[in-house]
Amino acid sequence: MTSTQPFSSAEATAWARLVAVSELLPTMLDAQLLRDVELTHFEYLVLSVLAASPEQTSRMTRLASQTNATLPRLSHVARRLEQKRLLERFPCPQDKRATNARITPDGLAVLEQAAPGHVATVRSNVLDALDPAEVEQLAAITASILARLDPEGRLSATQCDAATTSVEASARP
Amino acid sequence: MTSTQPFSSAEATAWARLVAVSELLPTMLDAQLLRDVELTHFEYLVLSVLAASPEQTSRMTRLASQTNATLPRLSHVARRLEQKRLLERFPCPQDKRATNARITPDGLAVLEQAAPGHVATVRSNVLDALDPAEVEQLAAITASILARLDPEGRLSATQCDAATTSVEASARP
DNA sequence: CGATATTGGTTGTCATGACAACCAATGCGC
DNA sequence: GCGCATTGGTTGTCATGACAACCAATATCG
Repeated sequence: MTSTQPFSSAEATAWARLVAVSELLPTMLDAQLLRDVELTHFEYLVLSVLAASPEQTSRMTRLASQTNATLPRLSHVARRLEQKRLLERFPCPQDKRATNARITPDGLAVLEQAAPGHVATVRSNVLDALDPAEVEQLAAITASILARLDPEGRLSATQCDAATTSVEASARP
Repeated sequence: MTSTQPFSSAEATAWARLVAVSELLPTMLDAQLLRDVELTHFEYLVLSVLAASPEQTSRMTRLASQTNATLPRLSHVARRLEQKRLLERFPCPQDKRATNARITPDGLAVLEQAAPGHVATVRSNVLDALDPAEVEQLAAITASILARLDPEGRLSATQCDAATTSVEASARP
């Protein structure tokens, strides 16, 4: 009987606010990135993951998994990024079915260009609102939630490194 | 110089995980609600807010603000919900420009029907992963973030009550 | 009052994502 | 090695959201 019981007051508050945050976060990220470098947050994420991959290269399937995208979605986005010369695709020598995606120097340059504004936006809208203890708590809480939402850790591990590394890498040329 | 500085390790972890959560949460919510009652999470939210409004009625503009929607978006969604007889629109007597939206008995019934599965999903995917202290921390952290992302409190206040009230109301007929 | 600006909503057009169908290459059973 | 299932990707079609243009009603100001 407890599992479908209405939420307690504290639970309802936390849940409603978490939903509000996940509603507003993408809007904020897309707005800043579209304004600064004409990239959606998802496109930025794809490039970030690639930048942090060995050889700046990844298979389409793996890339889709790391970015929580379906393969068709990634395929469309890759085509657009390829037209912008930010990314290139080439067949995998080992498995002729597979396609490798690699970020181009232009793509890396755009990431560098985007980094300062992106970091500033994240700071002013999110991180600066929290004290160090809360940052730790947030990391722990989101880790627990991800263990449920993403048991295989497709996003958590790799994407975490990716976002971090790309930002740091682009901030240090 | 600190404001565009790369994130610290703790910050990067917390941020990346938060992004991952907001990427996965909508997917989870949409999947459950579409499966159970053929409603997107946004449509569910609209109905929830209405159910918690006085007279089960709200002006389109106010409803859009409460659900973080643009007016055109809400207009389209309201038309779909109206076709399903879950919602009805009628001109506001006081201001002939304005349109009021009201949830129908059918709409309330769907909310009731959806509640158990929705609550169970939220519990098993999110709340059950946290101990009571973490729930409190999450509420506090998201409150701080919302103060930045949504300074006017358009979502936080009302939506919070709405989601809670509608679930509790439908769970107690 | 009458012209103009503003507010409240709706309806276009266009970009983007989901889902299904499809093709190519590989693996596997016998 | 040949037939079939599976994997890896791409390309359709369709639903949904953003943005702009538009119309109706109200408020404002001379």
